[in-house]
Amino acid sequence: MQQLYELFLKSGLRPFAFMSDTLQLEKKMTRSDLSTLIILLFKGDMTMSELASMMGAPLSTMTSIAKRLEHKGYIARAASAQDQRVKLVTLTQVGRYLAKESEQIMLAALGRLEEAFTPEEMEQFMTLLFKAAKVFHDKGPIMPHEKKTVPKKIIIEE
Amino acid sequence: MQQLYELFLKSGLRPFAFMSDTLQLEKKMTRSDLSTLIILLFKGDMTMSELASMMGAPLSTMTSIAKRLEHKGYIARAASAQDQRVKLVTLTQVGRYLAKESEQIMLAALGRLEEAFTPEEMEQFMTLLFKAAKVFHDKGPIMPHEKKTVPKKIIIEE
DNA sequence: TCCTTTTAGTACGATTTCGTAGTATATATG
DNA sequence: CATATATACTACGAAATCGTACTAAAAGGA
Repeated sequence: MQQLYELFLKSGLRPFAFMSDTLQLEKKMTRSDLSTLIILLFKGDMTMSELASMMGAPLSTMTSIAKRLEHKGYIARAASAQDQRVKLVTLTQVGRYLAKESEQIMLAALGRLEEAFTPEEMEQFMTLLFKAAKVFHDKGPIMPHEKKTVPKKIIIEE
Repeated sequence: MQQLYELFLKSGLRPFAFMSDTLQLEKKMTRSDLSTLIILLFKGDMTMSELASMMGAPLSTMTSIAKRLEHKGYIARAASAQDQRVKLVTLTQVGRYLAKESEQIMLAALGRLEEAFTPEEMEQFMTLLFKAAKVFHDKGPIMPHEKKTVPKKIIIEE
């Protein structure tokens, strides 16, 4: 359990570092910029708010990122027809190409998992991971003194 | 598999957001500052380099963070006796108190998992998670075109 | 319709992060 | 033992992030 906590700490702070090493250095982009492109590739066109929420960043930060990317010609922004306030963000050709390049790296990362895990393990892992994600997502912000789990004694583990 | 990729994207960018909501807002700290305190609480005194590595941040960033925290009186830094170049970073009383407060939140987060999972699931999950972490950690930077897994068909292992 | 409120996004200044250059101590090499 | 190289960290300026104030379009309400 200590270990899980440590893993939490260690890998939680600046994830996606592995992508930086490979692609970011060549093309001079921040992780945020890159992530934005990848999200757009994966999810298709999105509004600024949707992007911000997906990135977990404030909208004002998203504005900065989008401005950079637009300036570099990786994305385009156009006001929605239905609602003039919302801006639809779209990948340009160049942007799409870059995103696909980066996607390779992410897929390679997932590929490693598939290589290391048996299919059964993989399935187990994904199931549990989603269950975990759901727990955190659904139950909202975490408060300091949530009631402690009733100690389960009988189990003879590890 | 798509789902895993999406989870990767969504939760990967700014983790620990759940802590911000609770503690950061009260005490006016960045996530980095808070993480640093928690790491020190968990691992004990550390050098600047060790901290930086644990945080996944460049040493220069670590210097900034440490300067802030020192100024606020949460940590103290002293040159090591053996090597005058290395600075040993230590939590002050106040720093330790803050870190412990935050630790409660992390533990509450883990508690949720224990609540949602059966003990068997928990054990499985941890095992797989560490295996996954190990894969990424041990094999170094990920290259775009790693050779695809040979489909493992026959193996019926563990 | 006119006015209020809400929603989507931008502007901007303050703070944080980060790459690079610099400093000082330790270690290696001749 | 002198000097070159490596290591641990800091300084500093440039870039990124973020909170708050602001603008403009949409939605509600009288």
